[in-house]
Amino acid sequence: MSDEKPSQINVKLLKPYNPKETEGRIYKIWEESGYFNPYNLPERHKEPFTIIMPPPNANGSLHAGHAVFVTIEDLIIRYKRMRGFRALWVPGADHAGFETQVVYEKKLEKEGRSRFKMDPKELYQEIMDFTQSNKAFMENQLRGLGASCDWSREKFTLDADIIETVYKTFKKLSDDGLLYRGKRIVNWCTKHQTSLSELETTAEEKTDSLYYIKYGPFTVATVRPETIFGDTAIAVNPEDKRYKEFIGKEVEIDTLLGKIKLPVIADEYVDKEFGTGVVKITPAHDPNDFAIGLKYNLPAVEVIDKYGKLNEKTGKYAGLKVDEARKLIIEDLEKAGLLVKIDENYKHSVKSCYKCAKTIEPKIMDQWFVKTAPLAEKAMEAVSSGKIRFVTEKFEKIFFHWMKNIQDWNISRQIVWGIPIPAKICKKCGEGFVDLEDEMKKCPKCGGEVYDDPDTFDTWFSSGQWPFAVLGYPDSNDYKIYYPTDVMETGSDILFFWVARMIMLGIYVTGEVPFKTVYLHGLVRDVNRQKMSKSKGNVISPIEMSDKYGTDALRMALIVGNTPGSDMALSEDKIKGYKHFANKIWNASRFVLENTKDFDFEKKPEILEKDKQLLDELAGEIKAITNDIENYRFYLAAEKLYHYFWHNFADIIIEKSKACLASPKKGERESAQWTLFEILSTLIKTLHPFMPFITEEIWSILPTKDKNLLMVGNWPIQEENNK
RNA sequence: GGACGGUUAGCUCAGCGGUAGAGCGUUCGCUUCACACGCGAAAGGUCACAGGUUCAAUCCCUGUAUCGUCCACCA
Repeated sequence: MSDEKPSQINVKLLKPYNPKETEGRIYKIWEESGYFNPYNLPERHKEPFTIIMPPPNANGSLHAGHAVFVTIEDLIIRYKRMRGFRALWVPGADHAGFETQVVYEKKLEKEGRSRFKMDPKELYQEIMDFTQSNKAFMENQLRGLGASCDWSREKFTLDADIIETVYKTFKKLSDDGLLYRGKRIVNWCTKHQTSLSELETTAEEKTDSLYYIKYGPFTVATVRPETIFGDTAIAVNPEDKRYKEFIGKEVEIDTLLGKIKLPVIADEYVDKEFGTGVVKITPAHDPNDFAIGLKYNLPAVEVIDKYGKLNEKTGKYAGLKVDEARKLIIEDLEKAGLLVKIDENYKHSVKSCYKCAKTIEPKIMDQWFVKTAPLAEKAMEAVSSGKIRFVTEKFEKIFFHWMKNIQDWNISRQIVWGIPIPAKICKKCGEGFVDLEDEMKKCPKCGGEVYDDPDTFDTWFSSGQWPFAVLGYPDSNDYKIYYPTDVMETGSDILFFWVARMIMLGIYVTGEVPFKTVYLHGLVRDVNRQKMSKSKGNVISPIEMSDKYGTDALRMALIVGNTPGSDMALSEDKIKGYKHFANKIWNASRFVLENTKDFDFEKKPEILEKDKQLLDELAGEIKAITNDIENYRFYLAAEKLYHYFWHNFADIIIEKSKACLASPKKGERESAQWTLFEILSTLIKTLHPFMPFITEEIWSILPTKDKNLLMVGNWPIQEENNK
């Protein structure tokens, strides 16, 4: 042995495993092999298997959440590829309308600039440049995490063909009567100057003062005295004996701006027990009051402008911000003897913008809405019939709960960064019309002059069409072969934002479900279960971690202990632990290779009974692991592999083999050599979807007959296939 | 206000109708010829609480407590 020249194999193995040197080189080999593209896969890969990547926002660096989805999806894709599927994983990048605009606005603020002082076209171009450079950056980070996705099919949410698909859907909704434009009360953010969907607002518990104000013959309780100038009615409960005599009459009221007359209406909506049982109705500034206003045909008088300031209808209060006005009005009411009492500990929930936490100002605006109820019905049907399955059933319940209570979807946003809404608005009658060809000159209704709708689509309206849009619906081969896709894997936090919308729009447009299985992962938290955030300084950067410990170690840390749908805790120590595992794999491989140098792999020796037993055990283990993967229990599969490799193979099997390898009996030695090699190569294969880099590297050194890349190697067993 | 989920070793979490498991951490001992990114050993849990079903419950049922998440128009 000693006088033998060390082969090339051994030179490589003499050095400790170096992920930094290895990973870039291996990824390049994969990419150049062309196997990321299913059309280049060897003959045996027939049945298609598809995952559409949730396109990361092209507005920053990848965070731990991205690393989770890359790891899980890459694991599934690599596993299916090894099983002989024509595996396709389509990458993408999201322009992420509002999200990106918020990020960019912060950047502008730092530079002392403001989007409101910029030409929209210039702003758009700047954000486009910003997004494009981030996109390239982000793509490289995905490569670093080992993503075996087909870059040749990469899509951006602002690609021309995507926009075309989105426009066609918009038109179809309009043709089918599922789209309407109307004055509705919307969630308005006074900072970002845009309306937001229900999902983009968060309800926060606040303690405010509840003011009891003398209001004609009544006393009303309100937290928003500043909206008093927009009141157009007073409401009581029809059963309330106290106020029966007033119902249907007009009452005269002394206000800070003089006497006014308001009708008194009766509606079930009013709770007799709350406050005084009398409600002032402000249709223009409260969603409930707006509904009442529609029901009783009340005028809506706007008194607050889009900046959250009182307008000219409020006399001396005009120009004041809501908070300032409220203070002053209360003072004045007190002076005028109209303030009855103040309940200072009134707890209620207030909607705020999910990005800036500013209180939402409900506001009446003309917006495009999608009627969601008919779409939701079909979506629920698909789930209850089992065409779509959620991994962990609990999400099914959550999904149904939301779907049953779904509200119409406001898809207009007043921001420049997004897909422009292809519609014309009439200057005269205010009506809106879908106009894909951009040829409408006159209002079809009143003949008035029309102008382009200045708004853009809610990002989720376009990304809700992502699965069929990226595959080139309706005519492309890809669409025909790879749609419906197999698995949608994404964060549970966007179940409603994205998954539910994809199901609704996917079924609506294509008539088929967009994916068969939904796998939702939880949030990555720090070791103290705190949300990671830049301000807390507890962010674990996947890029940094992969640099320090290797991508394989990071991936294992992200899989073990990560049960579907629950948040997971990630710590640097955990990642470090799996770097040790990578090292163990490397050293065990070294041991096996060094001890089989003289072995002739062409001749299978007779296997001794004790070794047969080991191989049987291995087969059982692989079967269990395969079963776990098929059932989306990746956390268990990874743990079993870790445990078996380290504590069975390395600690026991290798240790015991040492005596056999030193045995003078040729038969005993050869049986041990063959067995060790068989176990190692099987484990390397099985580990590949979890730890692709180190396994591919070791595979390239192993003297196996199969000289192809491990990424297209055969999975060790063929049964247990549930697809 | 409603819905959903959790409560198992110091920490993160598995598990399952038949007298408790893993990883990390801790303690002790090892320069053992693949590996100190290692090896060997050990300590540590009335499986939240109270009832019920059962020959048998951590596991099933009911209730309580507690934590968390999501949804929700009582001014």
